[in-house]
Amino acid sequence: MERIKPHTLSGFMELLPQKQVQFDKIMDTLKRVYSLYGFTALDTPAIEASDVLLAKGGGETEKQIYRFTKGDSDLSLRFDLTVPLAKYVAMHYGELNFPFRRFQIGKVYRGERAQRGRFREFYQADIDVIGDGKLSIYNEAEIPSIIYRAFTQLGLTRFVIRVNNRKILNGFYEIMNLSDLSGDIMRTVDKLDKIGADKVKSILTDDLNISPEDSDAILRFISIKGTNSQVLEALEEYRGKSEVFDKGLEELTAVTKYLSDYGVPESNFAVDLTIARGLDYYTGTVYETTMTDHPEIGSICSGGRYDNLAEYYTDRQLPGVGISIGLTRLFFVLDDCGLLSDNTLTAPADALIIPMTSDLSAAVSLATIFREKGVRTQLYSEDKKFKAKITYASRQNIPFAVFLGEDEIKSGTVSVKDLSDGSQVTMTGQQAAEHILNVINQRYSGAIING
RNA sequence: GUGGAUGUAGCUCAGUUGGUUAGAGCACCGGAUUGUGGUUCCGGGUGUCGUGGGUUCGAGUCCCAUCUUCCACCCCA
Repeated sequence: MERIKPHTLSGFMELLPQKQVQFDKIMDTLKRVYSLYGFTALDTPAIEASDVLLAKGGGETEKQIYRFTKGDSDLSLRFDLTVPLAKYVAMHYGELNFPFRRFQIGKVYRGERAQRGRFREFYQADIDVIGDGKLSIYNEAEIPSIIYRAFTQLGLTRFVIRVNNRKILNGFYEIMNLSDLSGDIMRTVDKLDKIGADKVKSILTDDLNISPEDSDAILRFISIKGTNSQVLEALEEYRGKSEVFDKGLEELTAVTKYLSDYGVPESNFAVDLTIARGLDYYTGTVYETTMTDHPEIGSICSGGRYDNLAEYYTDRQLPGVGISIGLTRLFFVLDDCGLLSDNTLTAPADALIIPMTSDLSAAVSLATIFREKGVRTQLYSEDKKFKAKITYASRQNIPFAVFLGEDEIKSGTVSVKDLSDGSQVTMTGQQAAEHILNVINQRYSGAIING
């Protein structure tokens, strides 16, 4: 028989069991934190009708979408979770309560060239609040505060949630009479950190035909640096020239203030005027989160405020604010940097019962006792040599091996071996379960990320 | 979509101006050791050299095509 060489497509992440456990732990933590803020889970199909998904039409997303036909149906894989959310909210408007708070963790697909930290299939972990007609500015501070809490809960410390407001940028370009070019300019200045001020200026003047004076003014504007209050202070200079700008400045000031109220320290959030990107539906506050020590990987979490989420599906004005963690990328970076803690919580079980008699009934009963007590238990029922059995536990970091041979059965006990130090004690099955739980609870309670 | 690399054992890779039977480390399997692993010792190569053509007496090595993967750009989580 001719065999096909097994392979996984480029840009699709596939994990070994131990890594998958770590990944799932991160996902569980996010779900827990999102729930803590009163968000409910939502799931939508991975495949949607192309006309629904591409309602907006044009642009990069259309080029990057996986689109195919099945019979007469024109179908597409979702490329984010926000568009499906818009469809969902428009469709179920009458049955939902607003503000509608939902989180969604799911895979999305983008048919682009894969590269370091860029995947074609990846998880996004979204939270959004959708209002009916109106939505308070508080939400724009609460959302990043949730991200702060989630990352902190995971054990991550070296990250910065960078905040800006599109109205400030749009207002500024309006003042400069460059509104037509605002999109191009934003994309260019966004690269400031990466390519430097000189290159940015040459793109502005040469490619976008902006006068050197205006280019300098743009660079001066986006280079405003300092503490959050210093940046806001500096922005006051521009006040009074554009209504849009003034509105943006008020919003950014409010968000900055409320973020502090929500307990996010300044070390983890920063007003940054170069942040502009994200999908084009953002209209106000925008966020982008990077890891302090690994800016080259790009954003691991971004989002913002949109005034009219579902305009392609309904006449109703549905403003919202949301943010999305690029879970696959986050995990990739953490793993790449060795920041995932490697404790034995990643083991598939707390205990491996190793029977040493051919009749397994005593071992099966013991496994049942363990599981009823809450010990994650595996029973090694294969007929292998002793060495193979204990190696099986050792390889998977299962912390305890529990031996059950003729001696133990005769005396109604089990022998519990702690594989981390080789120590071994003999006790009853009930005692063993409690012993294992105690040790595990005190030994392995750390965060999943060291960083 | 654009540009640059890559492909040899499960993994990381070596393989000379083309030369006889394709190698190393790790991993894996068996044994020393049928009730004690992660350290030791002994033994074992598990391979369509990505694929298809071509040049040659002879190709892992040179040429062409093709596929794959990776890196960067565009754009983005």
